[in-house]
Amino acid sequence: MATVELNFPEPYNLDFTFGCGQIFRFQSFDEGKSFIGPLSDRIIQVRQQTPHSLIISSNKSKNLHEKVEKFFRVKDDYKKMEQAISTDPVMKNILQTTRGLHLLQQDPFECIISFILSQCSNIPRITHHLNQISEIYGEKIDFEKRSYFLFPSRDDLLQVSEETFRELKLGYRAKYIYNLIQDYPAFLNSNPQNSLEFNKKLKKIYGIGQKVADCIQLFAYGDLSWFPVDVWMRKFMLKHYIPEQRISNPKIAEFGRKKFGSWAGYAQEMIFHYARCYDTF
DNA sequence: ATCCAGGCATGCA
DNA sequence: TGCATGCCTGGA
Repeated sequence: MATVELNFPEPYNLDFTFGCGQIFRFQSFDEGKSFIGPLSDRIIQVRQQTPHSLIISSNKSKNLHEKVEKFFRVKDDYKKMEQAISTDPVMKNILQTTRGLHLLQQDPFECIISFILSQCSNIPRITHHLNQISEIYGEKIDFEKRSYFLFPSRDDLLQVSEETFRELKLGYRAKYIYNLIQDYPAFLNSNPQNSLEFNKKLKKIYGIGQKVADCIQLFAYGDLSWFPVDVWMRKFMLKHYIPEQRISNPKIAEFGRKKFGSWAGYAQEMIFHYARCYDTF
């Protein structure tokens, strides 16, 4: 059992961070004051200590500080980000409403699978699918009086057939997952050097299109310049920023990337959370 | 009971 | 390059 304290100059909101749809397998305790879930090779618990600090504990102490610093993106200059994307009254209002929402940098393998599963689905169902895969093929960890399951590695899933994935009710996504595990591209194990090239390579993977590629690059590889556009984002952007109602989603994504630049990912996640939970369409 | 999702691949203009 | 259609499953 090990513990790490993380301090932020800006306020941190755990509920927004874990509830905004970027991550699926963390469970909420004490009315959102604490969350427990997997971080690659271990289970962590995160608790809000003060508005500006988190306490993280884990069943595994090795490299814990390093791991959680990366996961919680403590090096992001939040104030600078707020200034950069606070470009108009609409965004100023969103920044205020979602203040304390932070991006996370997730384990790539679980994150890639998560967003392939996300197509034509919803958060409870995605969570259910991921938990099923973890419970069957992942390592069980007893932590804080309960059992949790790590997400299996690629090796753990190498023998699983497409048919077996279908039996888990992944539907047509089963063939995408199966294909990815059988033929796992080496570039996924490295960090993106060229942002656009990396995005192109992601989209070449069977079952990964623009939206899923953008989510993966943003949430798993920490490339904050991406602006994933789904139906929620589309509705919001058409309502507040873009008069042309026939514009394609990739064009809206391009618009967001230009407008918000290197902090587009934060803008996207804040808009997304706001659109789902606060906007009246 | 149909219908259609937080998307993608495919086929056709 | 752009648009229509089918895809698994399951909730409305």
